[in-house]
Amino acid sequence: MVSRSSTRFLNICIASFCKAKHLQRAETVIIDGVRLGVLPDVVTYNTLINAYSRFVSFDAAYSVLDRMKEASIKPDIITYNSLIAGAMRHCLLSNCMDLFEEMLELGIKPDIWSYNTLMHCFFKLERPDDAYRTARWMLKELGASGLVPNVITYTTVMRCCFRSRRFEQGLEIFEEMIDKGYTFDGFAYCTVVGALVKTCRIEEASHYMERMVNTDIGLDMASYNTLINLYCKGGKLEMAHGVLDKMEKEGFERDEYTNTILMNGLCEEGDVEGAMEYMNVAGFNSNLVALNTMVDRCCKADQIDYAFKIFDSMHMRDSFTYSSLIHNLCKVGRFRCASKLLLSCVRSGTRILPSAKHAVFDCLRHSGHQREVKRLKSEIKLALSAVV
DNA sequence: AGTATCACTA
Repeated sequence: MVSRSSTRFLNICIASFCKAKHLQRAETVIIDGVRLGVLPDVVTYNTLINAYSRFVSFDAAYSVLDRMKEASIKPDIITYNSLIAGAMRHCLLSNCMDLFEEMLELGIKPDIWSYNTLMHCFFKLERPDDAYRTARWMLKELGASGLVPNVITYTTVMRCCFRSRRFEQGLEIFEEMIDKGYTFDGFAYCTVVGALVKTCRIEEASHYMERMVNTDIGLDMASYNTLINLYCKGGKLEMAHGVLDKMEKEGFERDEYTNTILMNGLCEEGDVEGAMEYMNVAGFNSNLVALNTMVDRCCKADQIDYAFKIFDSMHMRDSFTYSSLIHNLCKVGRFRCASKLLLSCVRSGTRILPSAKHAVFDCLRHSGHQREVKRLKSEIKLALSAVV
């Protein structure tokens, strides 16, 4: 009894160190605990798995599973749900699937959290149509196991619909969520508005935003950012600033989303320099999305050299970074530069957007370099096999 | 004491 309550205390310590990203301290506490006869349990390890997958790597998280085995502690459903979410965070879809299989083999029955997590993995990592089909299949599967889809399941399926451009169906799900009382917070509304704004359906988006504002759901940070983005994209920068003021009066501080949205708004108005200055002054110039935006906007403002300067300075790059540069290089006919960049993207293990790849091929073909296309394709193939 | 959904880039 004494040791059980000590373990509970240990877990509280571990959880707070993990929350503060002090993983080393958490490990020290475990060692000290063991010395005093306080043994970690499955909760301790689950906490570690989450922290390692969030702040370190999937491998670090997965290695906790080995430590559990050594300590003869059986992983539970939360262990596997956490590992699957961790694999998704690091874009490792096949690991997600393997873990799901492993869980079944161990006789651990997936719960609604497992399905929601797996569905989200597919949403994030697969092509929109595949993600949508998988989500539909999972709905059937979980129903067959007697599980009931919850608000998170609905939100995820709805996102799959929007992403695969099934707008009507997505909106139907939203109305169903209203009926079920699943719109007690801003999640569903922001999902709908975000998807509509992204596809330039500003009018429709405004309608749903209005519906949200007319409920008594308090606006949270994400809702404010959604609203500000709606105004920016609709070309109403003053309105956006009005909301910003209101938000700040209510005690919310603008975050990196807000800043990127505002910066985009400036670009949209044609003030790329102002956007650049805002980024530097507001101090979010290490934000990947903001930098990607600037790379793209500089290119479009005929400042490709400046875009390259930003590109070179970036500590992290993703498919957006490469794809927008490649697209813009193709547009101005710099096909050699574009294909070089395409290769370095593939070699860095970054997934290239198909549209960027095809832009390079088309660009080469149109400038009469048919042979180069063939060569580039085989080099990509080679690079891909080397990465995997 | 430990797990899953919203907002910014193309």
